[in-house]
Amino acid sequence: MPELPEVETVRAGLAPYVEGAHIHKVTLNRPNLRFAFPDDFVAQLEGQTILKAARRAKYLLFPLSGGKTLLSHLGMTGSYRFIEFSYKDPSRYYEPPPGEKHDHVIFGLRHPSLGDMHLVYADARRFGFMELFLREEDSPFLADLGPEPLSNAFNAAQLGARLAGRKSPIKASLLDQRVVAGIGNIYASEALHRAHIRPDCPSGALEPSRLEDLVFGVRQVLVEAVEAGGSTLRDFRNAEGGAGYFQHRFSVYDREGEPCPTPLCTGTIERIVQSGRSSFFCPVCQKGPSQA
DNA sequence: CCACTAACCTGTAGGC
DNA sequence: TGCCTACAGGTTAGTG
Repeated sequence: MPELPEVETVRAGLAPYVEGAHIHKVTLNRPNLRFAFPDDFVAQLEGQTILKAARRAKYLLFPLSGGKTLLSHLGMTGSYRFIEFSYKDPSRYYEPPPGEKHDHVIFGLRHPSLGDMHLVYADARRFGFMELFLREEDSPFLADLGPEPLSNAFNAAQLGARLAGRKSPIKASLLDQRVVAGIGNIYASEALHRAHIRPDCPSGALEPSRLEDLVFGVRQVLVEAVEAGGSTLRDFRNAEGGAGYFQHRFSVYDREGEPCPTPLCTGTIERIVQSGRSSFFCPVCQKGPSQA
């Protein structure tokens, strides 16, 4: 499901409800997601107040009043949704009905002005995970991340230095979170199309002007996707249950056989498999390494 | 360090 | 309807 724009959409949807909310009760309906929940996970959360809803790369970060931060990754199918609830009737504490077998974590929250609510984390494939850390440098998940693509730290010079000598395809490098953080399979293909670079072009073969194009393409597609509330392919929902709509603006992703949308381009979108994942591109307007 | 594969897990779409 | 296969927004562990 979630690349940077989708995670940012979730963050923005959660923020007004969870910032300042007191964590009254936490229920785990299984001992693990992708990884086991940390020891004392529930005990460390109950009684805390959520100070903020933040994001780094594809991670949601919730700094807590006690000094620790809750980190949540949505994997492929993780989602958050709210369920209305009042603690005045404790018997109504939310428990997943038989059909809802993927409601793995229930947060009972009390917001000072919005009242009581339940925040439910569901994740069919359980590729998501959560952890608690005291300082960012203590989290193995945050340790090796590359720059945020919408920050000034992501630029052609930095990217060129990082890719120098690499012969793996540029598509794989964009998916490498150590090179740049937050891009996934959809936006890698979309950014490369905007930059007119073939996904199988060797990473180290891109000269500075083409790196500039790529940085611009990455930034542009991510900004537009965030503004559109992300992309909903099958099941992505924001925290309010709504779908994103950037999928209607894909240029190449999942458009094999369709005409290239680049003005005046006569190409047809192709699909190839790179490191086990689909890439989509136009063989006419996207170019490989330049022949100098 | 780099590059590649398999693995984790469930749901769904498409072919027959 | 059912069975089977392929594939899905991500990341890590293991191999060479």
